[in-house]
Amino acid sequence: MSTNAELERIFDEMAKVLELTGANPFRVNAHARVARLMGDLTYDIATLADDPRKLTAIDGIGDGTARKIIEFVKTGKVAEHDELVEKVPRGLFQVMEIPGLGPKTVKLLWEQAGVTDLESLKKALDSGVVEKLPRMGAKTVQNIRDSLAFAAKAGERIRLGVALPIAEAIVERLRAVPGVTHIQYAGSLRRGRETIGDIDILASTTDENALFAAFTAMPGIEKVLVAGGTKASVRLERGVQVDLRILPEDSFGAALMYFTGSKEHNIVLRERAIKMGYRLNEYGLFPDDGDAAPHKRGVTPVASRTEQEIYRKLQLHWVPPELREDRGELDAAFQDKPPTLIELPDIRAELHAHTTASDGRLTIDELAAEARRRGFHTIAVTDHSKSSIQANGLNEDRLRAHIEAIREAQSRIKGITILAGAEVDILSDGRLDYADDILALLDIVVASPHVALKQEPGKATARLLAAIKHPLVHILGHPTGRLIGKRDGLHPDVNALAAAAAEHDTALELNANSLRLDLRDTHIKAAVDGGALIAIDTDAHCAEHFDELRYGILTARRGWLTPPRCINTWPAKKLHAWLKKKR
DNA sequence: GCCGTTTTCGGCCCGACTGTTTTCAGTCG
Ligand SMILES: Nc1nc2c(ncn2[C@H]2C[C@H](O)[C@@H](COP(=O)(O)OP(=O)(O)OP(=O)(O)O)O2)c(=O)[nH]1
Ligand SMILES: [Mg+2]
Ligand SMILES: [Mg+2]
Ligand SMILES: [Zn+2]
Repeated sequence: MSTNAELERIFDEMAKVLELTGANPFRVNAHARVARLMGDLTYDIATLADDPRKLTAIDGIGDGTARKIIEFVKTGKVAEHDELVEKVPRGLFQVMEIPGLGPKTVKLLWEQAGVTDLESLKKALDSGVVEKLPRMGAKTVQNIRDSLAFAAKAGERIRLGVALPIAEAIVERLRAVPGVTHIQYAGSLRRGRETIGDIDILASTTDENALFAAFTAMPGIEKVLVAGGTKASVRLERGVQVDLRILPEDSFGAALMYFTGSKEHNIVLRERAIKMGYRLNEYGLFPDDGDAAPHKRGVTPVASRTEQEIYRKLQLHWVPPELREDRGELDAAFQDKPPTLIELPDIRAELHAHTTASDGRLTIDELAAEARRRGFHTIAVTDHSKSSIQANGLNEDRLRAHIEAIREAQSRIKGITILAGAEVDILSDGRLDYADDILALLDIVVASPHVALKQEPGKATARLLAAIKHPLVHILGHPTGRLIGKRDGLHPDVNALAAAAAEHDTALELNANSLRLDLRDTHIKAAVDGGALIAIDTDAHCAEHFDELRYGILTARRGWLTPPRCINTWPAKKLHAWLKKKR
């Protein structure tokens, strides 16, 4: 495991133990924030450990954390972490995952009912000791029982590509309910995160009862979890939670801001509001009169209808939802000159696609027709190379014939440029799967790792750098090789890859397939900052795969990508000239 | 534990829902 990943785990565990032992919540949060930070880094934190000032320059890292990071880099452990984890049975971490059980209740169960893990919790519930505890009653016990059965699935996140179609179907269904004036999905889905914890839907309506009734009566609902005056939550049979929040139409902008989040972005905005003499909540931006819940006291908001108005009153530019992560979007980095982020219609070319020659389902003709139908000026045929045996990769003879077939197809098909290319394997030592004389025959070369995806970070970086520096390679395909929720993939130093890619004019791929999204959002940001070009490709193996482009665009926007830095947005002439430079 | 164009100490977002409570703690979004 990498230093960053180890430190992420260490600080996460410290946060959990502190929470369970009743520490100051802000101290708990500070640790959780460090853990999140470590997970987001695109370089090895150890490279900063020679000087504490380099560490404390990072927002959220103070003297104490800097000391712990340096200690870890030197000794491989953090003494305070070791002491803390001794204090609490590890099984309690799982108990904490149960919906409805927070630190206070778990502490109580542990200290007064001897609960140390899920097993002992079950026993304590059965024996009746839990019900005798303070603030515990029959209903609470039954709720814990229900949630316990669901404990394993509670923390799971679903892929964007799975969640988005479900959300769109629910929104369309509820839009038809009489009285509904506004309805849209919000939360991590609107922000385009690669995985989604639940589906959040915001609506305004003239008939709340009708909407709640329709919501809780949808087919496929396993359980209604919450049902109040302004919000309801259900769990679908497939384990996904859906939250519906209803707010007045007058408040829709404030409501959308609140429900889109992220939580961290919301908190920074609310702190800013306080400093400016306001109070921000989901009903609007109010003048601060020192009391809570201004919306209930008839206070008139200074802004509430649209997101734009609220950001403006806070003296901020409107922030695209994908950027609302407290990753600099409220700082000068964004606010001084808001970049125009890439959009779906900007994409004019698909530069990574497979045909029946390897493991695709479309012929060359069908692939070209599909790309043309989508309005692209260029499609690259990039079938697998010889080492990818399971994918029916092409040996040199088959590749030569394939190139001929592509040229022949181009002679018949008008309205789109068909490039003869390959997705060549990057072997574990960084060499490519075809010799240079073969690669030189191709209009475009995508080089991708497919095997040895558990290599240690140093080796992985060297391997990918070799491909980036190869004079015949145009694009580094799905650089980490991860499959979301299934395979971790490589952990290269992405900052180093970006620097080399910029120097050698090689594009880094953002593979848009929702299982991959590789490079991921934080990597794209690092690549953009490092001056590298990005290629957004669907890696299409069939016609439907072209539809995954939207997930690539969302991820690209989360990485602050602008059209000029994405080669798929370029006009044909510019793109083709760029490809020819390496021939 | 972190942080600072009014601060190096004293804040740190704000509201809805539930169950158990007779006035609100705990959890969640
Ligand atoms: N102000 C504030 N807003 C919050 C808080 N927690 C959640 N929200 C808002 C912002 C979130 O994006 C939105 C939906 O909450 P979720 O728990 O579903 O989070 P989100 O969708 O961002 O991520 P997820 O993928 O569901 O884990 O509600 C909070 O503690 N304070
Ligand atoms: Mg959510
Ligand atoms: Mg939610
Ligand atoms: Zn491919």
